[in-house]
Amino acid sequence: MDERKKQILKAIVDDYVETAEPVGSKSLVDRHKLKYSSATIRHEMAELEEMGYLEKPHTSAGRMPSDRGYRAYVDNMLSLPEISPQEASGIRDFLLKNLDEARELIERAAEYLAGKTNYLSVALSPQYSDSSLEQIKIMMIEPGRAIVVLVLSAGVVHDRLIRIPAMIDEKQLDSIGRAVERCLAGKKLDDITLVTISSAAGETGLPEALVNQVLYEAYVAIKQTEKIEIFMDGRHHLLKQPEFRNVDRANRFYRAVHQEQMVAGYMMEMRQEQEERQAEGCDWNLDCLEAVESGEESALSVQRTKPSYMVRIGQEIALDGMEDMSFITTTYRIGRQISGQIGVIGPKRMQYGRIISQISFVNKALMEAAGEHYGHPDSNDGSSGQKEGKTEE
Amino acid sequence: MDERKKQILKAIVDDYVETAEPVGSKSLVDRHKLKYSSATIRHEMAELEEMGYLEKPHTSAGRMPSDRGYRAYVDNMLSLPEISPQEASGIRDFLLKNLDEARELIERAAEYLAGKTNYLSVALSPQYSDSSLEQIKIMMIEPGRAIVVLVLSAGVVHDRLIRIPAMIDEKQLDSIGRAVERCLAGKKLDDITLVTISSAAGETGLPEALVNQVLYEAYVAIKQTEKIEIFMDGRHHLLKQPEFRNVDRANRFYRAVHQEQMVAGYMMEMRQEQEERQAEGCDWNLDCLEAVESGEESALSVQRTKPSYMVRIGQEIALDGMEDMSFITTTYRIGRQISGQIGVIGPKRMQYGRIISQISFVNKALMEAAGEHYGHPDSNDGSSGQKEGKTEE
DNA sequence: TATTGGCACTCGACGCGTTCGAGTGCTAAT
DNA sequence: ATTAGCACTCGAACGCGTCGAGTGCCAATA
Repeated sequence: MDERKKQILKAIVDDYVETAEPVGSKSLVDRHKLKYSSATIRHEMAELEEMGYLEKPHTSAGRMPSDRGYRAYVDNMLSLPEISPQEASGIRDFLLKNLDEARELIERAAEYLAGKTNYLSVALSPQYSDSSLEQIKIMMIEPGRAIVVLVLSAGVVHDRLIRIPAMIDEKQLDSIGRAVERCLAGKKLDDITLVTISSAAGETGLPEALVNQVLYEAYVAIKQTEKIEIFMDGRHHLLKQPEFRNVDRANRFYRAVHQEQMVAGYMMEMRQEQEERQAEGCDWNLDCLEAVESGEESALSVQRTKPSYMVRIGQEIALDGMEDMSFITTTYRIGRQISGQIGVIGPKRMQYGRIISQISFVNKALMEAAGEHYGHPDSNDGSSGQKEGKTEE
Repeated sequence: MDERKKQILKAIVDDYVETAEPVGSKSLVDRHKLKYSSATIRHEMAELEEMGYLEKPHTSAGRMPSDRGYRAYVDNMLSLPEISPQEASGIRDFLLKNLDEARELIERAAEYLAGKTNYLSVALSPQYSDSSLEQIKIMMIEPGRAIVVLVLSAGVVHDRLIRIPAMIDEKQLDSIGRAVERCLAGKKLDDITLVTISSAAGETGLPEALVNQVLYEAYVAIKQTEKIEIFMDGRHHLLKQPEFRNVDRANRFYRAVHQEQMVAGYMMEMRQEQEERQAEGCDWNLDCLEAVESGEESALSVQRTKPSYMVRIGQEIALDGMEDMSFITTTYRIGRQISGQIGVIGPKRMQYGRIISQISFVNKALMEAAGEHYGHPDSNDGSSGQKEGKTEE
């Protein structure tokens, strides 16, 4: 594709994104002060259409980008605007003010993103499978009930109520707890199985029948920790989009979005793929992001992992009802072992540059905020930085 | 209003709810096999309109109910269908299967309700201000961090991470914890203030400066317990409603719904008003509900408080953007001191009878489920029944 | 050879008038 | 008090002509 075609395609995408109307050769020449006549442009547009980058809704209409057109735009002609100071200001406060738990931090990041982009934002709670278990305490609440408190490697705390045999007393419970801790401490959550944990039974000197129920409950508590939650915000923004003037479309889409587990699963797939792609090294994304990074010479230089993003356009999204949307995600990292996904769903006809900048920016702010609020200022590699938080289910 | 007018109004509401089209005299006579001619009906309709129960979109169109018409319908001519067994089946499983926390129980009840009604369901998490604090434990996680575990009267457990001065050791923390418990045990959450709690400081024999931070954090933890969460489900269903064929309306509405705190606040107001009305005894609702109750001779007879409901129609709803909707809520109770709200938002043109039945049914199932899963089978008054659960913020 | 002006053609949007039908209100007869 | 009958109203649906922004193609041009 020669330079002029690129220019034209970019112009068409930009116009179409703005107006939501098929763009014609004449108006294109006018608006962009192109130094060719509309006839030439028409010629080029016909070729671009033949190549699959453009589509016509009907014979005598202007052109609009196809999925492939958007893809080319995003891959090759994207410019990422910097976040203006007034846009950027306030996010720190927004994220950190009266903050209680890690969970809420993510929730707020999603909320902020939705507000700034006017699209639907989606975030996944952190994935802890790579974290290791540092402490586990089981404490009696009253006969028959206890609470399990888990401390993970980065200082994250989770807990969960469990039922235990009523005849177990505080001392016994304590010894079971210590046995479990000896047996599991330092292990990665992923590697903990029912088999691993039941090897603690022998150490207690208590009747197996008693111990086993507690062990099982403790096991469940540990596994609950790995459950991933999904947060969404800004669903209502999309109704303003002209593509949803057609209510049936909106309907289809919102039904799809309502399948939160599907969406979450898909985001994890995207992450997977992004990581694979990065591993292969063929990652043009990095270049783009470099630009953003250098825009603000930030305190985040400690973070080794570069933020990067992934874009899925239209049919590329393997979720029913999302054919007319685009889905942009990125991975946030808190310390070394904790990470999750955050992203935006909007119409295909999206301001890709602006949105990607926003996502990268929020992502960065999120990581900074996590470090700032929960971290130790003197330990910068992240893995020993503290991160407070709990979730439970 | 004479009997015939009532009959006609009811017929009009029923027809309009079904078809969403203004209903005319002729079709009304046909569909309901009325023994008067259309001219007579026309006469009556004109009068009903004059009385404010009906409206015409334009001169030569049929009539549709006004807010006042719906109100009369709901107040005087409502019939509450029984829940059919196949509709009812599965709710127990749905609510209880793999249930972890109280919070999730409410969430599921809302989900179920949304699914069955095809409208938007809303639920508030339980309000604990009336509960009293039974136990409070503060336990060290690591230097500088601890976890506060609160056990409320009905056996509900909440917890929260706090920061403490790093020099406090496990023993000291323990003694602070016990002092706080001595000082607060048995008090209603509502009655606990910073003043009450700081009276514990003297008992510990530790430097005030050290103790005070812990006390403050414990106080915050207690207050967090009273925060009310809101759950919604089924937003997407409403898009199917013909009233939302107009996207701008949908837009306005969804923006309103997005103000979750507003909605939650409004639900609490409604509850307030309902309680006042019940106290006055002038409660026609009870009669209606009696019918539903007797429909299923249920295990819930232990519950002394009768379920009842509250309906707000159109303009009656004091929330911007909800003028075309109706809002039905009811109060669920778990034991004596714990209660919250659950309800449905749908178009004014709503199957009131069916929806109210559904809400009452779900409410009952919710209370049963709470009793069954968390309660002691042998203590039925609820207040001593156990209720497991935690939330944290 | 790449570019351009010119021209015929296409098609949706818009405005306008007509028809159709389901509704109304009013009146006179039962 | 009820009803049949009649004139009237108004939105929905339809057909039709016009307008304009778009197209493709072709012959002329730099």
